[in-house]
Amino acid sequence: MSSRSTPHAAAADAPRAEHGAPGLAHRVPDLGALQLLLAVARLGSLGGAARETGVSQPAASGRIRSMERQLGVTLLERSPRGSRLTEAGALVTDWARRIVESAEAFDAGVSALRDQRDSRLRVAASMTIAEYLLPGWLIALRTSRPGTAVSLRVGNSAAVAGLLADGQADLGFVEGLGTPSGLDGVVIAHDRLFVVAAPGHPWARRRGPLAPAELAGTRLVLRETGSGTRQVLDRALAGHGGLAPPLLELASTTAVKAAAVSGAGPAVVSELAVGEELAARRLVRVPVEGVELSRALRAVWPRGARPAGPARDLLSLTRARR
Amino acid sequence: MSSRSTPHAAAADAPRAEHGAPGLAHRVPDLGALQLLLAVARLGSLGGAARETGVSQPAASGRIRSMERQLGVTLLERSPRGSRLTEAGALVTDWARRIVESAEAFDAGVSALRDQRDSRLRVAASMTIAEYLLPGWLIALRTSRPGTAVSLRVGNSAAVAGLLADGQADLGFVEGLGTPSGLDGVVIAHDRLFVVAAPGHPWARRRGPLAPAELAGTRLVLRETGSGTRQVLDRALAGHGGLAPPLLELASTTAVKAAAVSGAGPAVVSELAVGEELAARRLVRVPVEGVELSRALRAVWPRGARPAGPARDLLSLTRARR
DNA sequence: GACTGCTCATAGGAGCAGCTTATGCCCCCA
DNA sequence: TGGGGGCATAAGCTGCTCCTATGAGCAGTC
Repeated sequence: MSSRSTPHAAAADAPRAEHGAPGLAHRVPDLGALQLLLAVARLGSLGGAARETGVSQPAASGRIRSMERQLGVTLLERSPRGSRLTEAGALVTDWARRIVESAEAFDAGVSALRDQRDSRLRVAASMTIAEYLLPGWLIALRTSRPGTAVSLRVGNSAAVAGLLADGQADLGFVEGLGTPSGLDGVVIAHDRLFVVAAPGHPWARRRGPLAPAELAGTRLVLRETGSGTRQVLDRALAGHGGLAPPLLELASTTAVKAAAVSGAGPAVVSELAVGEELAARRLVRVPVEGVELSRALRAVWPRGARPAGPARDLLSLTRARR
Repeated sequence: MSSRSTPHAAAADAPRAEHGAPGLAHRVPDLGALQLLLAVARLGSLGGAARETGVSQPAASGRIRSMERQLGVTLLERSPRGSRLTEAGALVTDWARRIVESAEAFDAGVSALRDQRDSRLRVAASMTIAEYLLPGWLIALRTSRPGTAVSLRVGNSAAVAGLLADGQADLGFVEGLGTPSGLDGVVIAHDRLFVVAAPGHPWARRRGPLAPAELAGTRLVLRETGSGTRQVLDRALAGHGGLAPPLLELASTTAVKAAAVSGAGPAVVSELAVGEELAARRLVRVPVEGVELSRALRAVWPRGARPAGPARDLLSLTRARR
């Protein structure tokens, strides 16, 4: 059994989860330890990091030490004049930074989800925008305008429009073909749809781009009818023979990606959703020529009610031209 | 003070860390809870997730409940027929997945760093490749060839070549202008260098690409002389007036990015390092025309010793053509 | 040459959090 | 009307991490 002495009828052969390792939490230090490591790396001393983190120096020392034991890697060169990262420690610290950044995005997002009332800025956004873009914006907003409490509601374009109309939201973000009626808005970005395939798929080895008719004629892994992705695809390929019946029709972007990665077939997903997979080469982008697979991401507000105050602050963060 | 009743002279006003929130670890559930949430989302029941995770059903129930209290968000719709994610819960789960994936990359990397001996595949890699690409490859390898123990050493090109020559490594990865002498290798990718600027910088609003002479004549935020980035840049701009003295010369890619984000000035960094920042619009890429800012990433091995077995497995993962 | 300041390490003691088992209630289906 | 799956509550135990207090090494200084 693991490190537990209490008798318990644990499943000795529990099936593997989607996310592999069963004892992941036992092999990855907790957030506090990782943050402490980042602080030590930045400040060059255990004691300094302890002060900044608000714990005692022995606590910091012990915590780093037990992290080294847990990982089986020496992270720090300690000396009477401070502590420096070892080469392996630098690498571990870089990997740790990723975890901490993900956690910050999580926290920023959840804070917005929680503060349903008495917040100075109430945002309504589509799922895609809320999932991939908003946490980053919120972190940026937190640094440029600390103390701005933001609340978040998610929904489709109609729901966002409704919240704005009812005065239950100050600023909305939608993806789609046009600005919902009754609202003003600006395009803040274009969400391109990428055709992606597993590295082993023939399309991953093509030299030239795909013709629209070829894409239309191939059975793909897609979201269900009615999803934003599906709408754009249907519309774009209508003049090229129409979209073939899907190979798989799945309920979430995550499931679509997973199917594509495991080789089920080519998929079409937002560029926002596959950055990581492309970088790690778990998926390969297949270029397509002669057809515009993208939709506008828009910030919207009630007609005439130009964003001011916190809403304007957030809006300006999102409008970095590309 | 926070939730601690023990008397202690904690720093009441500890300065803020690089990574914002002081109590981040208290606001973000631990990995086990996040994994449990992912399992519930996938399986549709608390008990099922408990079984898969290897804990008792009350433990799972209590853990999710306390996570809901901690976050201030209701994640699950519980019913006598199972549990489904609420809308907010789906969003939280997506954000949580990011954290878990980062943790898996961390774990995969650290495992390789730890298993210094008696591993079936000994890899030597440059810092950039080890940091950004290798964890993903290791995760892929773990799924396609479970049980392959990999060890990792990091170093510059010369060090990698030395380890391969000494028989202390089976496969190497280097970035640079050519294959080190005495080694065979293949190009597995091209690492493009991106010119990036904060969204507020004038370069972020340019409509046309930057001319090489303009880039060369501008003082940039860069790594120190001798770094790979710097070499490529020097070489590429040698014919365009030569690189201006740097605005800031920093010791790590992280520091360079941070300076650029905070508006110190434009920077030049590997595309691998700024994916996240570009996606979140914390940085904007500035196109450059007429100059090739890229270097090859190569897999290398001792001349004549073609990779076989685990080395060949890993190599094939990395060679997905682009 | 001892003093002061910084660093990190060790020792002993206390509180919080999570786990376990045992049990109860609710709903659906045969 | 039982059986089974689902979720919740109660009571007890274990272990982790924190705290304070103190020791020891190295530098620069008076």
